[in-house]
Amino acid sequence: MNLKELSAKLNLSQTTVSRALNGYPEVKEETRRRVLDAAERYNYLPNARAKGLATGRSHAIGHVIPISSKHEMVNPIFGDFIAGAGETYSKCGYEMLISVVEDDQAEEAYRSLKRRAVVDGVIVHGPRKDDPRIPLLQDLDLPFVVHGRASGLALDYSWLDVNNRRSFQRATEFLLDLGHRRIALLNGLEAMDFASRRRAGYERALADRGINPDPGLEISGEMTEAMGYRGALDLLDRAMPPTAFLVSSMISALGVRRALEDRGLRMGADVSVITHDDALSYFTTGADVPLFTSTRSSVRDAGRQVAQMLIDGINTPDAPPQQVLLEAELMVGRSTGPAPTD
Amino acid sequence: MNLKELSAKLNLSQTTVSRALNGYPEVKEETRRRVLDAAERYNYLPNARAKGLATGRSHAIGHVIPISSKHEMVNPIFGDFIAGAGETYSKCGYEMLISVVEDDQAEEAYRSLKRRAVVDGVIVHGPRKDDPRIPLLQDLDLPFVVHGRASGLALDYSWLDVNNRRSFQRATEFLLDLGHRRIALLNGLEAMDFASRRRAGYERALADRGINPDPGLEISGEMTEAMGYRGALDLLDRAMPPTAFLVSSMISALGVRRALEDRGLRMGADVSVITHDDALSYFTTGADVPLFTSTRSSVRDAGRQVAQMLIDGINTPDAPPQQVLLEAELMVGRSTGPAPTD
DNA sequence: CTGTCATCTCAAAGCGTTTTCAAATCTGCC
DNA sequence: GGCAGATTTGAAAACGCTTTGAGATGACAG
Repeated sequence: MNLKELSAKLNLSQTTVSRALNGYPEVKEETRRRVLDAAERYNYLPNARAKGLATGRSHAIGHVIPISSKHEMVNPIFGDFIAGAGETYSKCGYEMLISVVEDDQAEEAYRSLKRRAVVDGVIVHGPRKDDPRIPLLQDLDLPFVVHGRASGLALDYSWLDVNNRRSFQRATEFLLDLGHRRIALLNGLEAMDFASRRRAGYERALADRGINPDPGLEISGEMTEAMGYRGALDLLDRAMPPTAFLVSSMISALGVRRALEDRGLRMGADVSVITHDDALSYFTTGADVPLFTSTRSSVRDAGRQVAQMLIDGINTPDAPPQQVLLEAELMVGRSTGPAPTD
Repeated sequence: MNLKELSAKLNLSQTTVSRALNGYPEVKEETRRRVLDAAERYNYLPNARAKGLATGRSHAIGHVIPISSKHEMVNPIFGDFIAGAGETYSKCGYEMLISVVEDDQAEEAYRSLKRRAVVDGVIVHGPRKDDPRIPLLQDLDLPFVVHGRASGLALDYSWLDVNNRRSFQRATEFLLDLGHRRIALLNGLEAMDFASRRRAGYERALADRGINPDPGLEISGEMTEAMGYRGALDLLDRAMPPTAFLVSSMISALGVRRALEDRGLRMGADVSVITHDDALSYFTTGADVPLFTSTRSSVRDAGRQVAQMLIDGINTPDAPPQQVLLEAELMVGRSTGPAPTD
């Protein structure tokens, strides 16, 4: 059933039917009812391709993600973010389009999405320092919102980020207050913007207490379980092992916990651990005291908000870019305690 | 730059240019070269909407997922599956479209995708017993492939599944051979088809050894970390606790491990654990002996294959449905050992 | 030189919408 | 009854592509 057939059944022109369906004011209320009823009865929905061609809008948002997990995209966080964004999309009548591309093809993918007019806008994941995608997208004139930020760019664009610097600074201060002095940092890849911000917060907190950050205590890499495990083992086996770990992801923190276990150390007593917790839906441990002390910020909620920002931006093209900075909350769990006195 | 402008620049008709670009034979080789060069130079790519309207194909595949994680969709597995499917899509020039919908709106979502002609086919996730989506999709005449199977349906459709029954049967036998007699099963929601198949395999192995399955040792629920933790604690605190756990997901297995730790039990010595491992990319622990003994099957690879099956099916509409049954491999890790003699 | 065939090219008709511009119909008022 | 103005409707032109059916052109044989 298409518009032509529907209008034939109604003895109306396609124009009138289209208007009635799209809520234009110049159609008699009775006619509109008749049209709406018929559409319902005959199960009519407008062909999205034709509509898109006519309106110049695709009502779709693109997410370009590199195929490898090198840049931490295809990871547990991604699923939750997508779920949040997807909620907003379906609420607003948008489709979500995901493009999985070779690592070096991301920019080409944006170009292609724009030129083929496949999407009305895109969301940028995992920004790096001076991320080239941002000037590219501005250049392409393709609306976008960044999940995170790219320091080093003097451009005005829309983003939503967690205050990573502040949250890791607070977490570090919390550990310092507990008496810890040798605090290790297991961070994401240094190229990732959030990682460098977290490190800045960590080092700032140490500096404020007159402690010189020890580069030997800072590890950065892809945030897998294995990275947490290996990194922690490595540090624990040194002459002066850290008494606390600040870990950038829950997954890696699980690796750290495994390492502690291997070495017969009790988490929260012998060694303290704070992790960043993205509040992943399948990892929440219910109502009791959480396993890990963590800096907490829902990535699903971030997805919802970022999507909404983008849709708003698409609907009001002349509005200035929006920036949102979320504060992570420090949740005290069972993985932290006073530094052991030795 | 659109086709009209491009053909104007070339002094050719749109017809010829279109044919040249799409590799039709009836255009002179020299002309084709000229067209291809110009397309390259002017950065021309055909408008996807217009192309779709003209050809009746959207070159997009839909994935409908319920908003909640109740049906275990928005979970770590999903990300990896999507990554695999996405690889195939971009290789074959398809877009991946993800629709996040309210739990009870999935069927309406399929209807809408079909009627609006948004996608050329869909992939069905997390089939349940007698899953109503399958007859619906057949009815809608929308090509689809199921990741998993739905027992109870006497329909012929395309699916790809892991041999869940066999893999859990083997895992159970492995535990039995190690001398375990009280083996707990921490399974996914009973409504999920894979969960009932796994249970069947487990009970079959027990029955083959003359052991009556104890319903008290079987727990099913959403496969979160908390579920593993709570379930294990509950079982461990009984009068006759199990000496081994068979767990349906890595995430829940991590919960089980936490419970063992809480009770001062050593995994692999006091209590054995086997889990199903979807070989998630960010969970691989490298080259050494894996932490968990597991039944292993790459969900990413499944994504790749399912996507390919669907695309093949779309391209040859008259071909019969395809079925693929993958065998999971039993990887012996450090979480299993002989049953303690008491 | 003509006719035949193969090769190459094109104008125009779709595909299913929206939207512009014009026309028809109604309303109230003199 | 006629007319201005408001209200409703409709025919047709876009949107950017593919594809049909037919027309040029050139080569070659008779």
